[in-house]
Amino acid sequence: MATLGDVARRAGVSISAVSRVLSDAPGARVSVATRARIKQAAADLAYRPNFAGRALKFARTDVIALVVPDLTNAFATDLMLGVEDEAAARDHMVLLGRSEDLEPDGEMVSRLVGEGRVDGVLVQVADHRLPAELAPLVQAGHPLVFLNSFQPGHLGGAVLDDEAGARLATEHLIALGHRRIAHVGGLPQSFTARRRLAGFEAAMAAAGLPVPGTAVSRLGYVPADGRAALRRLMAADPPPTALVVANVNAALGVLAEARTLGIAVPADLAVVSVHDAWTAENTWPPLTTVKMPTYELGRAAVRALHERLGGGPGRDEVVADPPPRLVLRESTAAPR
Amino acid sequence: MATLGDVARRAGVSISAVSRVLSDAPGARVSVATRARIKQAAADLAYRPNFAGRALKFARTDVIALVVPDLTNAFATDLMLGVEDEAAARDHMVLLGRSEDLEPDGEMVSRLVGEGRVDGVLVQVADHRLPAELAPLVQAGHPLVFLNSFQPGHLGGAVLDDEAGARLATEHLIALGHRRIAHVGGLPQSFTARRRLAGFEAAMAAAGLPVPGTAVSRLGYVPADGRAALRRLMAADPPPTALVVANVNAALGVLAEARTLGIAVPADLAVVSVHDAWTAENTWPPLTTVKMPTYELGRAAVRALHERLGGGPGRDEVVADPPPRLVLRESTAAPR
DNA sequence: GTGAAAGCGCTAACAT
DNA sequence: ATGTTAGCGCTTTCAC
Repeated sequence: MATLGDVARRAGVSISAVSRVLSDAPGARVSVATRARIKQAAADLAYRPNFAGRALKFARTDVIALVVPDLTNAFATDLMLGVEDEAAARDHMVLLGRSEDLEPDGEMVSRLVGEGRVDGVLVQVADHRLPAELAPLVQAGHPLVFLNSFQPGHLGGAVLDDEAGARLATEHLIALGHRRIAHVGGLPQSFTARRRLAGFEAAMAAAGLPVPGTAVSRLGYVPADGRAALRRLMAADPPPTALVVANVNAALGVLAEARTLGIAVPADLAVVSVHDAWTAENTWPPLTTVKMPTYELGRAAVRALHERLGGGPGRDEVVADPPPRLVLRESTAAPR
Repeated sequence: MATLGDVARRAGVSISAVSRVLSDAPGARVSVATRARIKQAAADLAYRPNFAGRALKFARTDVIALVVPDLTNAFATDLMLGVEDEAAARDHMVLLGRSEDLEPDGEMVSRLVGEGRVDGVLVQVADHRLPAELAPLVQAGHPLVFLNSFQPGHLGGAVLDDEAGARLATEHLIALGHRRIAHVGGLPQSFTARRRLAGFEAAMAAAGLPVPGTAVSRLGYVPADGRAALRRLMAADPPPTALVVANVNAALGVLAEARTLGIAVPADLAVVSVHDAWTAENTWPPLTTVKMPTYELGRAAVRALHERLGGGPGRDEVVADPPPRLVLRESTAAPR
């Protein structure tokens, strides 16, 4: 790998001249001839500025990290796109990390920011994590923006309007004529799960519909959780005629388990989920969902992080534009 | 962020003493007392070695990059785990990158290795890429290992035994009694698609079964491709009674489209796919698949890269251990 | 047993 | 218009 010195030697000039030219230093007075010689030499040698050299000099990397529990979650696709687009617009690179095991001590984040590998981090905390577990991470005071949750004592978070999303899903079922509607929710400690449940309850209350204790499950966001939830909820007497599922992956499990139990969707049971994904198009029946502005969440999070990096105070933001939108497919219909 | 100098000042010793102690320099003669003082000071200041400083000194980062076209592809889950485990065992960190748009000029790879951000790169090339498009990347001579393809003129690749996988899937259908079996393949330029097709054809030939031109589609690996393929293949007269699908995502499309067309799986049509994923458990009917050793592919690729980084010649490897394994679910059965 | 100093690649303030 | 130099944080050789 060629260095500035190599280029300088080849062009017959000093190192600083090369630096000035190649980094477009403002107000650098360099003759057209030398400038050309330098550019040529750099091209010949396929010169690229050394990352470590720059990082050391500037104490800045222009790299941010995005750490998510499960990168293969369809939720992450749009998020990553949003993060990358906004980062690119600010000439930053994005480094991706998994945090299935984001240790409570925040080792991963410390390694990233503490060792100066990146300037700041976007973290999506796994749903099963308790807020108390994250206290060390929060207290370390790193430039950090939480995705999908606000953390007590920490300013720097970007979340979706989960409540509006769940409300929209619920209202759709109510408009179809359903009255016995149940909720397949996430874990009680999950920030998003609590908000989605609140949205569900708000819509039910607004319509004057009861929500008995047997109409809410709070097991989690993976297909197996959806399966278990369905079995539990359908045991109620009378069983619900419709389901608001808090997460699209759990909804996949709900649909599969409904087939196993011989429950016809949407005839016997209407199903709508919060969050859209490509998988929802390929279920049977195709799944009606509420699409959340996940891409914009990514962009907003990067903006928030940059404010922090620029010395700002940090802030918590609910991403509400565009608002949640119903994607009508075939898993919902009026009750029999 | 504390530096060696900060620690040294606090411990009342020189920078070099601190470096020796904190990096466990072999044969460093440091008194127990100073050693303790230094460790204490470092802990007090939450000292962490600066990444850029080390990288500059060593001209090495101990980071490798894994670049895949679509991180949210379920295929990537096991792969990432394998890569991370093997990298961790060698004290390397893994940096993830998307390459949906891995530019033919290899800009992304140049940025990673050329600027010294990472020591080497694992690249999975998107299926639609033509080998010729990758020539510049290959010629740049970077420490590179290709995943899932061998590139002409490049030594450093790790691939699955696609042929064995497709053969196993096909043999399963033949054993069930099917004779008219069709293949839903990937794009003609795709390395894996060609090998899987070969495995399908080999198994058919071994059983003395014909493969008419109407029994092979080569559209791609996403659900929409599977849908299109199904419509095309079922137009044959007589239509096939079973399908070997080269990819699990395409198989999801096949199943969904079969529902739309009123084709009963497995009664009218048996379906088996190459590659397993959690999604396959939640389709209806649950999808029979051939599980490939994707985790081991990740490990092997890291090993190959490390040999290259250690000055070795690089090599191409087919990961065959464990061998492809049939995961029997409910989408396959004997023909009517 | 401990410290001083050079140098990795880069930029910027300061010469000339 | 161009060159010299200090210094970012780190390791390591050399000196004491």
